[in-house]
Amino acid sequence: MNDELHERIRAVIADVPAGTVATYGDVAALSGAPSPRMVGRALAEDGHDLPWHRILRANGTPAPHLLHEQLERLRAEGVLADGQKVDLRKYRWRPDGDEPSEDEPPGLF
DNA sequence: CGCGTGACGTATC
DNA sequence: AGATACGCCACGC
Repeated sequence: MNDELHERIRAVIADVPAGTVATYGDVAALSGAPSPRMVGRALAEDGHDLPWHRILRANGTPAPHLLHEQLERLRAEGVLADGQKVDLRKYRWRPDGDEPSEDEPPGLF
């Protein structure tokens, strides 16, 4: 049943901690969705109970009709957005990856 | 059963 | 910045 897939997608989204964001592609990969678009559809149809505002696009921009709403919610959680884009490399959710041993060394780049 | 369309995408040109 | 190609699923005809 596809319901299981929906449940899995929702589970992954529900597993995203506050102050963190994830992309549709990430959720799709983690949930096993065949395509990131299914994630968006799953949310549009059944994401009313989920922190959908933590799900952004690959470039860090949320959906157009929810852009403002989403940014407001994210801001409330500590995720600041620059006009419309969010720093994915900074707020991107990492599955249990508390490993500050890489990524951005201070002063570099 | 096939086809067209929509849906909160992504990557590439 | 825009347009295009690809992908998967649900719905209506």
